[in-house]
Amino acid sequence: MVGESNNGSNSGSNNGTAAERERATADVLRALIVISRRGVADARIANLSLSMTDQSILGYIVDHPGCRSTDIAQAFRLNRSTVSRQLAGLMQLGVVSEQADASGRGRPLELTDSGWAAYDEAIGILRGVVDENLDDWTDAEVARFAHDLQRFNTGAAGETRPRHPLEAPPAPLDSAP
Amino acid sequence: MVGESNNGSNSGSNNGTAAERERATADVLRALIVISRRGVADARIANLSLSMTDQSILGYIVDHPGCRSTDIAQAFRLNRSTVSRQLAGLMQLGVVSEQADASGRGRPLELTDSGWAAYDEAIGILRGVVDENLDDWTDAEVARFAHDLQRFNTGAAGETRPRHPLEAPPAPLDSAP
DNA sequence: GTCTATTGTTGCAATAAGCAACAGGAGGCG
DNA sequence: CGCCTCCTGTTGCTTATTGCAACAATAGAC
Repeated sequence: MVGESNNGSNSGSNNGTAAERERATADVLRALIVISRRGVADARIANLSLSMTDQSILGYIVDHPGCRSTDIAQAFRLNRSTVSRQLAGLMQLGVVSEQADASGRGRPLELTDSGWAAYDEAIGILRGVVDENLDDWTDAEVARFAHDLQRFNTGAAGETRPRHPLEAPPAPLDSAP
Repeated sequence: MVGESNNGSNSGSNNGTAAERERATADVLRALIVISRRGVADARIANLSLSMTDQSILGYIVDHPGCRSTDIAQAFRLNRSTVSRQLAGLMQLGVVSEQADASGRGRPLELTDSGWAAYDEAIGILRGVVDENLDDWTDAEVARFAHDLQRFNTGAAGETRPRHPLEAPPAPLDSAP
């Protein structure tokens, strides 16, 4: 059940054996698993008072200001109750607050100043890890890597699956950045 | 506190403004966070009876046959008690077993046949997700992406931090030293 | 103005994870 | 050879995370 998924568009022209692509895709998966697993571990040291889920919620609010609790739950495939509880904790902690101008259905969320501080702190630590791993990369290589990663993340996902964590705008409207 | 970390080695030559690299690195981090967060969500559907930690443990044993409980704990920054309990569950489940020839300090671990089956099943599901996102990539692009990811993962990590999750062989590999 | 669907919250249960204390054995040293 | 120390794994207790189900409150539809 692995993947004859090159049904899509192109499949290159240079060296592309099917087996080659197969192997490369498997390598991509393995690398992504490492990244994911390492992210969980790194999140533990990034901010001692904020769990990984907390940090993810903060990140989601940063990327989607005014989002509601349900949006977060859908994005991370979490139960609404889980998000509700975590949000309650975060609001009590003073890092998240509800926007005053609540017009639509739910309660729009936003980060407080200390929320931004906590977010920046966590990001800073993770930045250190990333910087370390990109140490001997050229600027062009880093740029290309960033481009590939973004392309991968915005790829086909969001169709089959409910929605991504961060980065995908809630409303498909205007014009993707 | 973000990062003037191009202290390292090279910094390319073509277009490399410091700000450019700064932005690209930030993009890399954002993308990696998305991947990590999405990995947690995907792990929930990859194998219903195995938690993300369980799957990680299986993956680690796959990559490090004969590893011991402590190795896993260090790799994932988990408490030994956590790993011990999870391993007990996995052994009772019949997916992990202890190798008979225990010579050294701890008890070497290995996967059983059903352990491999469970691992393959989880990998297969994740493969589907990856395939979907790589759908419109050329073979060459996939290969390049895989290469970059592996380079990133094997980068500088493993020096500052205790050890990685998967992929890093316990003995420092071939060429490096 | 009522009715339905969405949104958020709480009770209960299961799992995951950490800390501390402890048992058992490997290796080192006299 | 015998003792001592450190490593490895396990268990008791506690806390945190997550899900399911039931419930309250409200926005939007009719």
